[in-house]
Amino acid sequence: MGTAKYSEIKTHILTQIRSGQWPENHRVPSENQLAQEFAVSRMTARRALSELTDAGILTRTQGLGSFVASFKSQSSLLEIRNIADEVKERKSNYSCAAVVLESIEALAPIAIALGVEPGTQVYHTVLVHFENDAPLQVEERFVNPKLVPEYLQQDFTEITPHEYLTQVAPLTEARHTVEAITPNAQMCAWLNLYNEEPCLQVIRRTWSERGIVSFARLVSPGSKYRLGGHLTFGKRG
Amino acid sequence: MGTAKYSEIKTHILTQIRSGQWPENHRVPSENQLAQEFAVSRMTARRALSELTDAGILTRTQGLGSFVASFKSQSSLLEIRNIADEVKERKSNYSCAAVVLESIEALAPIAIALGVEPGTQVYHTVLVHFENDAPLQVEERFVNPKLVPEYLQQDFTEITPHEYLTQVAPLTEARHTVEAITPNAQMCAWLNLYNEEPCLQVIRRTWSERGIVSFARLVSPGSKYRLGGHLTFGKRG
DNA sequence: TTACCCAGCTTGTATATACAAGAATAATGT
DNA sequence: ACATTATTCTTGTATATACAAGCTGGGTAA
Repeated sequence: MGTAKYSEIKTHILTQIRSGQWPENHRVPSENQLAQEFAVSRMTARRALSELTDAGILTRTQGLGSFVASFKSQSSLLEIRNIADEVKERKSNYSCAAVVLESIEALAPIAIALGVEPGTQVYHTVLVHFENDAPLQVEERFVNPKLVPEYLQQDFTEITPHEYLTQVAPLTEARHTVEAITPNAQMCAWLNLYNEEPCLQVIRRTWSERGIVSFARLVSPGSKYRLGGHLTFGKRG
Repeated sequence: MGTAKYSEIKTHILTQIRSGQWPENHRVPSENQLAQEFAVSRMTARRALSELTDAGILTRTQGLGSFVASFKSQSSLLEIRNIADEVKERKSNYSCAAVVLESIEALAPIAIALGVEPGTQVYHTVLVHFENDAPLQVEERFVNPKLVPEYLQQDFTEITPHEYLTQVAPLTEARHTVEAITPNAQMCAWLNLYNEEPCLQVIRRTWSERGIVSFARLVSPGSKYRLGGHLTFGKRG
């Protein structure tokens, strides 16, 4: 925690964003406004905004102003992109089916992963994502109802759970692991797999300001899906 | 390519690093030196150094100076860490065996991946990484001999291929894909797998200033290995 | 009404200056 | 010889100023 002035301005802005007070595309005070508000020079206020922009948290355009960056671009930092976007990018036909929408008692492993008491009610959804009517990924998700009470009421054919969750409870932290698994019978049925084919499984936990939001499990057939990554040295964006 | 002064200083520094002239931990001219050399103010030179530092390319310490960051920290950006380090971090016993060290004629798919003519000689190595004497990962790698002529002479029980390659030909770009596969017989033998177990496969191509350096294939049993990722929102380092 | 220009906001670049703080070396005193 | 101090170089923070460039909205002229 820097006691430097520019650093305090940064944490102030971050606090507003993380608490949800400043949503996506919300306008951030201008350099001059911040300079007045915090009684610093414009260059100092500018530094705070610039560093947040470099970190991908704000977007600024000359002549217009500074705005909170969309979390969509943030999620690309997760290296695990929105599957709906990926499919649409390939110009394929995307569709989605919700096969489970329920509230259940959390068993021990789920309760631990969500940081709640075992036996508490948690939301449980299973979605199947299709590319050209062929199942591409199963998304099983457990959500903490205290943080996102209206989760089950959403229409997930319109908005993906990840999109909805980042809007309602801006994420501050995410952990994910990738592994290769053998799918069980239920999973094979959902994915239309007849012979046991290795699957790629991504497990992701996301935190918001108020706690663990959700615990997700994304399973895709190894023959149909792969994660991609790209890095250029010394360039950003 | 910005024509801005600070941007030109940045590209100048990046050019030195990418060409290999300024290796790891090499000292970068100080703010005042750069200011003189490029006939700009110290603040402008400072901006170039600061932005490169934020991007993880330089490290600076007050009172000491600015230095080229180690590529080890860069490779963490790849989200795929050095397996030797991972094992050692778990306080396990790490060992490595080279089962193939040869120069072969590149077949079409390999030649294309390496950007050379089919039929050219390319280096081919297969290493097996062990954790507590149990095979953890097979690393198959094809290397362009024109860029790294002394590749086969290295002792890969001492230095990993990735470490050696980044030293000899600093990487400017990397692409990798992750997928779940069923290992073939040869792979099962190397990994000591009796029943066909799903494996996690990472394919990575790395570029340097002068072209495609290597094409690597990292295969691990799904039950023993997983990739991990971590993201905090609004913090760096 | 429509098209145009301009004033006023925004961010972007660049400079000169000042002082603080960390790290290494040189000079000094015991 | 050793420990301490002082100097000097480095990066870090902060300010005031200037001009450039992009966007918006309002006013003016056709």
